[in-house]
Amino acid sequence: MILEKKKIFNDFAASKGLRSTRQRDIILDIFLSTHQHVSVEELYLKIKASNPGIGHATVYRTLKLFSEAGLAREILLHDGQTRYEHVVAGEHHDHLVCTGCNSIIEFEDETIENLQKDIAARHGFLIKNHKLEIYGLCAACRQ
Amino acid sequence: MILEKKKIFNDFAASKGLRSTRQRDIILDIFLSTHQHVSVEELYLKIKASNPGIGHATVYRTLKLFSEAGLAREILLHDGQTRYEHVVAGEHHDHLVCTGCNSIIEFEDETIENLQKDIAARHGFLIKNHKLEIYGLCAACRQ
DNA sequence: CATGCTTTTGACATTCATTTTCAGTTATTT
DNA sequence: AAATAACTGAAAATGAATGTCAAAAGCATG
Repeated sequence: MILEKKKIFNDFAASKGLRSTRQRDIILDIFLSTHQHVSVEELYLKIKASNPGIGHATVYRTLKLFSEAGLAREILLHDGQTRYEHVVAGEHHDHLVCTGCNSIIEFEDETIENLQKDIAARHGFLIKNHKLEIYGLCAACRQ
Repeated sequence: MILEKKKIFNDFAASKGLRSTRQRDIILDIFLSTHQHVSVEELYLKIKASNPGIGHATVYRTLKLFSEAGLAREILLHDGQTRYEHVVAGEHHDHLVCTGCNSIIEFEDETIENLQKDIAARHGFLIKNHKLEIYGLCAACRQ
């Protein structure tokens, strides 16, 4: 699974004439080891812990590449930071975002996915990706 | 409809002890005259055309108020600017965003809304609002 | 309608995430 | 190993959004 993702990135890099570098390997490793929804800053700090040399800009640049390669997906919640989540082939999940404690619950719903396809088809629209976020209070924050 | 919105804002202002100012009236008028999804910058420019005195910060502050008052809703697409859309009571629409020409098609789907409620209920989650955006290519950009 | 109190405003400075720049470094090709 | 081109890190630049603060405007009161 991790190896598979590395292969996806290597193939992408090859197809684009990108070079294989130490930094990209490290960033990919650490990104793959994270939980969902890492902000760039979080990832940068994690990387710096083991690899002090790696700069801010490189992390930004590399995450963009992961997202082009289809390994990661940018998500914008409401805290002013871009976050990246892991893309799992053939799976798409959406988010319940708690505005009380900032926790995120993921869910999947095939019926919603299909309805979206219907709607897109009705408008002659070709879906590339989509994003559904439900904001509110989680069970714990409701009291 | 426009009068109704002004009343909503006036009531909100009254309940919060806010004052009635020329600037807020102007910004509300112009906001109500816009199409969906105005960015703060777009609105600011439009306002400046007829009212050169009004400053950037005031537009930001006032849009925040509209959104607290329930007249407007913040949306984050992918161009790094916060946009505001009009809130129509009892109605919620979602967006098909064309990454080719940046056009936005709105749609409504009650079944999706209901499925979201089911999902939230299943997680003990209290929905405040939600957002569904489908990215891809519109009919015109597909060729 | 003058007074005093409070909110609001606009200009400017500031912050913070992200991008750009560019000189030096590194990977790849020959 | 030399040539070429991509990559990197540090620092500067950008751009959206927020904070600051003195001056201006609203609003209640005498």
